Amino acid sequence: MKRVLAADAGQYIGKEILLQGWVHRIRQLGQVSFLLLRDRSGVVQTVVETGGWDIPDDITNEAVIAIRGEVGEDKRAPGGIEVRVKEREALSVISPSLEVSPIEINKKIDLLKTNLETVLAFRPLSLRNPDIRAIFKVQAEIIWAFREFLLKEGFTEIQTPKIVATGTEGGSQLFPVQYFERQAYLAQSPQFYKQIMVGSGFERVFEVGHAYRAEEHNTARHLNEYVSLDLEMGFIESEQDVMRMETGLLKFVFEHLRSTCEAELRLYKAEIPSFKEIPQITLAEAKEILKSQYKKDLGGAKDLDPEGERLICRHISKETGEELVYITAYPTEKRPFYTMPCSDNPELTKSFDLLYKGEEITTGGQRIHEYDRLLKNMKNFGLRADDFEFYLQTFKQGMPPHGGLAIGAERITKQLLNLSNIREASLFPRDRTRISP
RNA sequence: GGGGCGGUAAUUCAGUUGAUAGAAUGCCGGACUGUCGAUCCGGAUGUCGCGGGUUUGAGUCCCGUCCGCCCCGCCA
Repeated sequence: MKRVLAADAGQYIGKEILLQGWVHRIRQLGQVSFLLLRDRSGVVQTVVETGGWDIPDDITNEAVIAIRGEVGEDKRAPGGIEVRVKEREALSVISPSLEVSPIEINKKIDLLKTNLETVLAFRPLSLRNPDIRAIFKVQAEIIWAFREFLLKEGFTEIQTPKIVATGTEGGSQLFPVQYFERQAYLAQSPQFYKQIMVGSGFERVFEVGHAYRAEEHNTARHLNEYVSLDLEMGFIESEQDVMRMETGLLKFVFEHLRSTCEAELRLYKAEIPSFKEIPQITLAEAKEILKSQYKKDLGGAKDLDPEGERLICRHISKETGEELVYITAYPTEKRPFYTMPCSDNPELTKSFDLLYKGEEITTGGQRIHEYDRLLKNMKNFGLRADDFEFYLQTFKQGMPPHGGLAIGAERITKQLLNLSNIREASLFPRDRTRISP
């Protein structure tokens, strides 16, 4: 008999079907017993009445079972559908000598009173909770839509090495790796490789891959290993082309979620932003707003602090109703050496950040494509050209004007679903103290 | 790197001036023919992080130690 998924049971009313899954919850009353069965599609109620099968001792929560029964309609059943049990078979029972799960797998998320620390310590079990798992359904759809949109825009997906000989940007600390007799590092960004691939003739490339930062941060928005949604594109006129691409990309991603993750979004009270254009302000303007509207003087700071990011988003939301805002024209000093300076002001760069509900989810910009200028800038930043010989090859041989960006996958998931900690948006987060599970 | 806080049942927590270790949820048993956070009745479960000290008596006070969490900076 072919297996039917819990969510599809309603299509088989009056017919006998085979269900397979985990025991989600058992409710035994005097003469009627309910067993909620969970599989990858959801939960369906199965029922046994007087004279039928009594639930045996070895059928406990989280046992894996197969149930054969007839699908019936009943207004009293959740969703109006239930399966009247004819036969069941235990595929995997749980020894009574084992401890019960520290995580309540069948609890709704708003009733689950468990610290994040415990949820993560028991990740293999907490991921069984459908509400917790919903986060990763949403994340998977975000990444699917990222791919789909870019493929349609003529991008090619690439995979670049995560074991590298040199750091790319400075600033961020690198994780050292012993690579046989040499010292290597985990890649903090695919930046150089993306640019090389633009120059290689692909023109437009993207990558979904891990990035590693050995910074000793320990916050609700940082991971030491995160999934970076990267893209890089050639033949642009300015960073505005990159921002236009991201605006189109995000529209597509959000619309995709609206149609594929309705239940998951409702669960987390997540509102899909709908926008025509994403407003833009320069960093200088943002600082001016903070000073005049919120009496927050950042002085000579080269970036917004987290509070500043929150306030700017609040301000933009009040003025325009938008939850997203591009911050542009960051100082040269604050950006990596490959960032294109503004033509009218070499102190500023053609780069941007994207803030979403008070937190940065993207950094991007136009890159320097002229060899001489890049070399000069490298020296200004105290970097040795010899260390980047493979990178510079590209620029010696004709490189189109280009730019790109990176979106933090866990960051955008967190912001969309209103999660309070980025670790919730990572299956197995790597942070300052956690390398297991 | 800087600052703050905590460790008591499987989980989330309470524990007063130092005097028999508590609640809720979960778990186990019983009752109930429609549950859906079921309800009702009963039950089991503790190295109070660890080590030392003060005291007739320490979860509580003192010293040491280990572990963890949160906030800030940095960034995606």
